[in-house]
Amino acid sequence: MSKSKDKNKPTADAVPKAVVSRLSLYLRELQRLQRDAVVTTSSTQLGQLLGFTDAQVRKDLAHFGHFGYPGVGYRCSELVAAVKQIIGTDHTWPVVLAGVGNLGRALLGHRGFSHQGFDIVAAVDSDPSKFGKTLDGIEIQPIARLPELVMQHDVRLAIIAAPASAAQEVAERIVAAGIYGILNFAPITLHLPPEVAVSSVDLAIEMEQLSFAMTNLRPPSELLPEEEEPLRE
Amino acid sequence: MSKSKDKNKPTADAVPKAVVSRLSLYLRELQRLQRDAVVTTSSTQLGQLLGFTDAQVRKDLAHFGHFGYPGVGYRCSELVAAVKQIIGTDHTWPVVLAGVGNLGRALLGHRGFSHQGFDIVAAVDSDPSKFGKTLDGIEIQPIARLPELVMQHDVRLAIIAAPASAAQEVAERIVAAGIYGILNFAPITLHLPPEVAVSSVDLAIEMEQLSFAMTNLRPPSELLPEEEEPLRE
DNA sequence: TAGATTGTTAATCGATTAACAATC
DNA sequence: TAGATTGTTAATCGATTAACAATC
Repeated sequence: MSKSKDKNKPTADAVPKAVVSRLSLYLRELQRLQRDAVVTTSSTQLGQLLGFTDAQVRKDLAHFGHFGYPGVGYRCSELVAAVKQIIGTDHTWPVVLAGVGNLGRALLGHRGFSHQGFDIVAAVDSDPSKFGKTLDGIEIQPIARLPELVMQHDVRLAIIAAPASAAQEVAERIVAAGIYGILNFAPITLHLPPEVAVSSVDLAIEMEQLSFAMTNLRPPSELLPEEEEPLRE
Repeated sequence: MSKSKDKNKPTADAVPKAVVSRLSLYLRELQRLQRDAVVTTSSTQLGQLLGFTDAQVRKDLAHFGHFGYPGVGYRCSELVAAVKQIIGTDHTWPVVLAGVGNLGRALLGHRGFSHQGFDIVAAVDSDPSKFGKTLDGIEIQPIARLPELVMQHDVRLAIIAAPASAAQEVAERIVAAGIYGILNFAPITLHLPPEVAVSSVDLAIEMEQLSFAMTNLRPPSELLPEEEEPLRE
């Protein structure tokens, strides 16, 4: 009796990962429209702004419910609220930062992050010389205190900004402390239980996408050095 | 006569974007294997390390040539060299950084980036109080000097670490200076000519993927607050 | 009402996987 | 040789797009 239709549960069983990342883009774009005092938008407009077809926008949203008005479109404020609720940023998530090096400090300083529903409430590092220091109002703690900190602040998400050499171990400690969502900035593949959600940002990989595009696509100005042979034929 | 087979040109016409990003993951993993003194690997091993099927690994590589030995596998060093050449990181790319705030400074300090084939050779900002200051050996220049700097260092890639409010204009100046590849850290959609390659990293969006996973997937421990109704039925 | 735009079903397209002959 | 693993073709699967009745 709870099987066949169950219209009310946005169970998200079968929501493809790509849909979720587009959802974030819709949200970002809708918030921009709101700032520009736009009241109503449409799948066509949203699609044009983001480079998607109108059909895709409607299909994506249809995964989660009926948010539009036929003949009218979508009210920005309503859709923002709906998408935030779907994504789960209708409330703020406390986050712990692991690794307070170059990047970690930048993330700590990055206020305007809490606007988007995330708030760094604690920071840990493995370098004892940093313990007790305060950065942007957050005291740097030994990594061993992770379980306590997680309990204390009801943390559910972590950001790893540790060096590659430490990242796997740090990730395991994070999971051991009861956290199931990790944003990983270290350039390695984390091996963790499947129930842990991991997002990854690798600067080198992003740049490599550009390098590939430069060397393989676009020969409008033929400035590129001449093609080498493949290694073996 | 150049149409049908043309085995030698890895033209990359039809290389899906997803293949290119997996290529970077293969490279990263192969380099790690090399560091661990592994000489030979296989599509099965590579796949297991990264969570792909063996068929996918082989198919991805087959887009670009024949790099393996039937019955043997792939020699790590050879495959590393081949993949670097495909990606275009068999040489170093000079990069200009636009925006020297929190994040920009972290990127400047991020040595070990040049190891991967990218070298920040210049930095610009729009804040005059920063002009002339030197950070990690790079002098911060007015954004107006972009065209000169690009010429001077033969720059082909740019990183935007400017605030959202400035990013579109900065991007346009970068393109006007003759750059066709941009890594954008600002949380906006850049509107640029289609021949410009853009990669984007939006911290909030990455975190939102985790937030979605936390609120919609995985109810192993039923700690999550009870489900709200969708906005309208 | 006429015009616009939704949500959804069916058609198309592309990407992943399975299977296997060829090769070492 | 027997065992392993590639590169590739064919089968499967999933995601995107087109089309349209329903709705405002």
